[in-house]
Amino acid sequence: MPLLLLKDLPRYECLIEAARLFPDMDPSAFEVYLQLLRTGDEIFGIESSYLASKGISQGRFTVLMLLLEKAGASTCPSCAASSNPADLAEKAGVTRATMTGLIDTLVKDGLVRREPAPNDRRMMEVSLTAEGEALAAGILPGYFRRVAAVMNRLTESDRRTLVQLFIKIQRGLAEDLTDLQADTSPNSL
Amino acid sequence: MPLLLLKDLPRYECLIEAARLFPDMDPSAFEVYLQLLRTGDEIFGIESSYLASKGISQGRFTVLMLLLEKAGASTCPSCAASSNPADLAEKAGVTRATMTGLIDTLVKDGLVRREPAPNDRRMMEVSLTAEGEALAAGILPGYFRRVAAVMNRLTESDRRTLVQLFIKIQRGLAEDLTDLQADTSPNSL
DNA sequence: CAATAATAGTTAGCTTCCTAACTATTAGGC
DNA sequence: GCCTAATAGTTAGGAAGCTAACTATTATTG
Repeated sequence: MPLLLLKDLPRYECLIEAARLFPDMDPSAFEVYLQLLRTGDEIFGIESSYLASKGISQGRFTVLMLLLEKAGASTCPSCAASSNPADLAEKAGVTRATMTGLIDTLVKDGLVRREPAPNDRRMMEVSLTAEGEALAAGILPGYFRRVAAVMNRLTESDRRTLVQLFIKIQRGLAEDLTDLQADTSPNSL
Repeated sequence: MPLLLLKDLPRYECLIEAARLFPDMDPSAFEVYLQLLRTGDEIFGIESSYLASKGISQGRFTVLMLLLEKAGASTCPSCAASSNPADLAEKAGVTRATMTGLIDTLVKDGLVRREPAPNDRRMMEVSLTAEGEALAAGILPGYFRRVAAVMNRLTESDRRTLVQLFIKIQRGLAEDLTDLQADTSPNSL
C-alpha cells in the first residue's frame, strides 16, 4: 500500500469547518477526493497482498500480463505489438530504467527470457518462459475472483455510473490540467 | 505516481475476450476496477507533483496536516488528540518506523520540533514550528484549489453518487475480505 | 517487589520506484 | 559518406515505503 493517506477520513462537519478557514476549499469536492484515494488505496492493497502471497510484485505482475497478452490467444489489435523493454515500459507506465530492473528479476526467477532482437542490435526481445506462463495461469483466476469480489456489491447500473463518472473526471484532468499548472508559481509562499 | 498500472486500459472488447478465456473474470467489475485505480493514480500524481513543487513529499505533507489540525483552530473532536509519533503513524496509516523517518526530515528542515513528553519518558511530543505553520499555510490554498479543480466537472449530485458508491465498495471490502483471504491458499499453483 | 509483558521510538537493511548520466547502435541532413 | 540526432538499454545513486530486531521505559502479575 504505497499511498500515504489519512487513515480515518475527516468527518464531513470537519470539512465544513475547514472550509470556513480556507475559502479555496470545496467540501464536497474534497470529500469525493478523499474517498476516491482511500478506496483506491485499499483495493490496491488487497491486490498487492494477493500477489505477494503468490510471490510476485505488482510491477512484475504487470509485465507478465503484457507478455501473456502478446504470447497468448488474444486477437486484440492493441495486444499484438512487439515486446522490447521500451515498449513494455511505455505500456506499463514506468521508466525504461525501472523496466530493466523488473526484467532482471523476472529473468533471475526464470519467468521470462531476454534475447537480442534480430533486426536492431540496440533492442532486446522479451518473452515468457513456460514457467512464467504457468505462474500467470496460476495467478489470474484468483486475481479475477478478487476483482469481482471487490465490486460484487455494485449493480450493473452502479458500475456503468461509476465508469461514466471516472471518465468525466479524467476528461477534466486532461483538459484543465494546464490551468492548474499555470497557477503553481503565483501562490508559492 | 507510485502505482504501476497499465497506462492504456484495455478496451471493453478485450475484456470480453479475456472473459472467454478466464471464467472467473467479470468484465464490468474489471472495468470499474481499472478505471478506479487509474483515476486514483492520476489524481495522486497531480497532488504529488504540486507538493513536490512546494518542496515537500506526500508523507511530510500528511504529518504537517495532522499537526496543523492539532495546533490550529479546529474544534473537531477527532482532531484533539496528542501528537506523539505512534499516534501520528496510526493516523497517517504508516508504520512507526516510517514516521520516525518523516519526523527526522521535518526536524532537519526546521518545520517541526520533537521534544520528550513530560509524563512518559518513552514518548516524544511533536509539534509544528512557526516555519512549519507558514509552509502549511502557503501550501493549502493551492492544494484545495487543485482538489476543487479535479472535481469541477462533477455536479453536486454526481459527487453524492460517487461517495455513496465508494462507501458501498468499502463496506464490501470490510465484510467480504475474510472470504477472499480464505481462498488464498487453495489456488496456489 | 521481582519478573515478565507491553509499549515508544529507533536502527538496519530490503523493495520499488525515480532521475540523470552513460554506451551502443541506428537514422537523418549536409 | 560523415556528423549529428535520436533511440535502446543499462548503471548509479536517491527517495519513500516496509519488516524485523533492538533499547529504554512503563505496566502487569505472581
